[in-house]
Amino acid sequence: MANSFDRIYAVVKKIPRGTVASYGQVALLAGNPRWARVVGYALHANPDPEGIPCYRVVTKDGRTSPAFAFGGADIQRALLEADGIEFTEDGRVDMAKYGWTGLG
DNA sequence: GGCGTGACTTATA
DNA sequence: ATATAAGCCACGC
Repeated sequence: MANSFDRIYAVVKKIPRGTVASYGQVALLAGNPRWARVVGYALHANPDPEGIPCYRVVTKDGRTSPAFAFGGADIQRALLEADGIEFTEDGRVDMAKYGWTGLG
């Protein structure tokens, strides 16, 4: 049972390649702008890492959390770069350029 | 159902 | 810009 989780998973799975979405964005698209924490929890559970690219989900700063190392902080960057996403010297993603608006 | 915690976000100091 | 505080929802005990 995971009404909220299923929503979140569905949204995260819908994130197109080459784009990233913030927790708040996913939460909002999921139907609730307050699910930011739940989104993190849902990704933490990550029951389908092959269908749920948690690495495409970052904070509103386009940054990742210090504990986000689901396999290595560098892993996330590598995966995003593999999608064609560029990183700033701050190690952040250009949300204005790669920030997924959910429009497709 | 209550308590504590969390891969978040916003507001205040 | 860093540090606190509050809010939201879900999970585990």
